[in-house]
Amino acid sequence: MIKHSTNAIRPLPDELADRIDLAAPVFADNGLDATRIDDLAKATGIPRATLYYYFPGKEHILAHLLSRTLRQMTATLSDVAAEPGTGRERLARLVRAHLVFIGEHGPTYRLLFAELGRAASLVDIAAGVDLAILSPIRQALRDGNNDGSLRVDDVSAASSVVYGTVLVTGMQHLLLGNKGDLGDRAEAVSKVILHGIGGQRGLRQSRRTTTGGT
Amino acid sequence: MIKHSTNAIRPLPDELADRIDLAAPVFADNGLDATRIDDLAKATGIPRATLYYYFPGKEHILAHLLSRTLRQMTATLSDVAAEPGTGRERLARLVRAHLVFIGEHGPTYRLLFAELGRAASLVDIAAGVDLAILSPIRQALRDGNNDGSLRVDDVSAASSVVYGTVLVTGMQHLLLGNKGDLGDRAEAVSKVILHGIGGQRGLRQSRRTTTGGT
DNA sequence: CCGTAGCTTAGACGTGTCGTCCAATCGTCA
DNA sequence: TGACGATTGGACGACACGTCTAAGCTACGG
Repeated sequence: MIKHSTNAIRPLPDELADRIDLAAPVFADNGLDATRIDDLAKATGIPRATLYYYFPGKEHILAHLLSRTLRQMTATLSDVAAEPGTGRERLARLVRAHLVFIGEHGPTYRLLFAELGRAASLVDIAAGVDLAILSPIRQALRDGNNDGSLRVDDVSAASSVVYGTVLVTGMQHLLLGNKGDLGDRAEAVSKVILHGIGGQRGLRQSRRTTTGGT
Repeated sequence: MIKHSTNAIRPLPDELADRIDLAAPVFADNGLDATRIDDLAKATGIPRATLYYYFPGKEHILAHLLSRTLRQMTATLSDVAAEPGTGRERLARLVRAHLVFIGEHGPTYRLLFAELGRAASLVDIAAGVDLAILSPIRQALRDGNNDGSLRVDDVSAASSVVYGTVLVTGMQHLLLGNKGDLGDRAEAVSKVILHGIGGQRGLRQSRRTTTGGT
């Protein structure tokens, strides 16, 4: 229970810190469990014994990589959130920046969620996700509510909507072969989030109640 | 490539089909890889050799369980989607039913997404997720657009919003200890989805541009 | 009533990977 | 030069997987 938030068991020399990044694509290709320590050694050029000298196990290596990515994301998003503008504008920028980030860090991002909650060493990362993603969203929502550019009754519900939308949009982009521009996608979903999809409430012409579809 | 969609290598006798369900909590507690075949044998009362007689490996057992859950979800949601009403009403019901389902099948549902895309035998399940979840949503959106109860310009974007919202809301419920009623949650997020969060567009009093947060 | 065929199961086995350990080497600094 | 830590190859034991064999059981047809 004395564990540091670090994943390395010792301070990692700079030269190794660079090399270890080469492990990312290996994890991304195979997932945590299908990745062999020897594969990591081969990919990074760091001998197996040295890897064990610095990390307790492969999942800690993954944790090291993921927390790096997460830190980048935190920085990127909080920068974007800090730019001036109405809450509405900043929210839109957040959505876009987040999607762009997913596009750029696709494999790692997918890994982040695929392995989250699995490896014990990733628990602190889960907390980081909330901090990196949800907290700037909530802030933008609150600010937008204050400056009148947004109307948010339930911040918690609204942030779920925003985050869920981005997550699913990003995942679809990753899984269904990157067709289409994520920037355009950001426009489209932002529009939906802002305007909603409600039409005339009572109007029911009941012209179509069919449920077909394959 | 002759594979059936079934995961069992032979038709599973009824008595075993019942017992095998006892494996679900074991998977749910430990995840796919941390689950030992011997644990499954102990939990289900089915000897290891018999398990291997019917399944090629543990991931196929998991696939069997998950596809069962997925079938239930498909049935539940398509039933809900088939009930009469405007598209808007049916969409709201879908959101609610989906969240309730998550609440009831929490661990299995989480497992569904945690292991999806990892085990090779789960690929057909991934396809099933799309069919079970997104397709009724899209249908409701289209119907709502036709009967005037919804206004959906971009069905694809809107369905991402709806699904993402439900997913994240459900996951938060699962992870952050089930506080609050999922039915209430469904109300809240549905409202956001329908009405959007847009306020007055131009209005910027710039009273708060702060980015605080801890 | 018997024999065959398929189901069931205990246990032994070979394989692969993990994480540990040790001993030899190297570099740096006092 | 001596000491100490970093580095690394290689051997090792442990463990879980999935395979296989052989013995027992059941059921059904002849």
